[in-house]
Amino acid sequence: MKTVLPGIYRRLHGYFGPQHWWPAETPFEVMVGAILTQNTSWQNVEKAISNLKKKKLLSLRALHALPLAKLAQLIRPAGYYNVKAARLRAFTDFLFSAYKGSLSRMRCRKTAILRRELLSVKGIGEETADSILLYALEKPVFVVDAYTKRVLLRHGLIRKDAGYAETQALFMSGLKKNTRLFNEYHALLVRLAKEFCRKRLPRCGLCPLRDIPR
DNA sequence: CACCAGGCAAGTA
DNA sequence: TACTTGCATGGT
Repeated sequence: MKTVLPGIYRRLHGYFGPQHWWPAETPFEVMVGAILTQNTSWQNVEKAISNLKKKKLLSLRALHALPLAKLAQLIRPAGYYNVKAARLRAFTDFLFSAYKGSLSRMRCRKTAILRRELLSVKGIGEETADSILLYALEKPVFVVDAYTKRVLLRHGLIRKDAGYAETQALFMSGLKKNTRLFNEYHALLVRLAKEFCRKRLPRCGLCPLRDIPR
């Protein structure tokens, strides 16, 4: 089954250029950001990340040692701060119990195993798990989010009730399993969707990708 | 003022 | 299995 996905990618990349995702200094920062950004604007996440950085707490060990109530207050701007503090704690617990706190050890495991392990952590669902796999661990896994579905739905490539796995399979089977490609493609879809909600793109040669519904 | 943002888990039927 | 609800801040 021939897909239009490679063509769409070329047009997006040609028009917008590289997006330089994920915006973070370390893989661990990516993981923290992935949890903090759940149903929350990235702008608010940046404030929370900034609070942690100011106090030099954005490392696995420091974050794990931080009392839960303190953590919750620091990440307040990201919203759902009590829930997310518990989720971050569950995640660092997992990193220590499963990998002795070593991301290098973690990176050695097979992707399918890692994904199952991540999904077993309270507070990590499919999108968060895949964001961690792709953007922190550089595994070739396609991340599906609300933006991805919105764009695909608008262009008739999925149905309204398409599930996560179904949507992801479109990309995973229609493209080479390349980390760099999946990284850029997801970021470009987000860029396209955002561009539409804000400025309203002029005619730009992206005709099938012109008009994203709200 | 209402609505939204790079979800997820727990509860209900 | 398939809904529904709670979680919460800051920007538009």
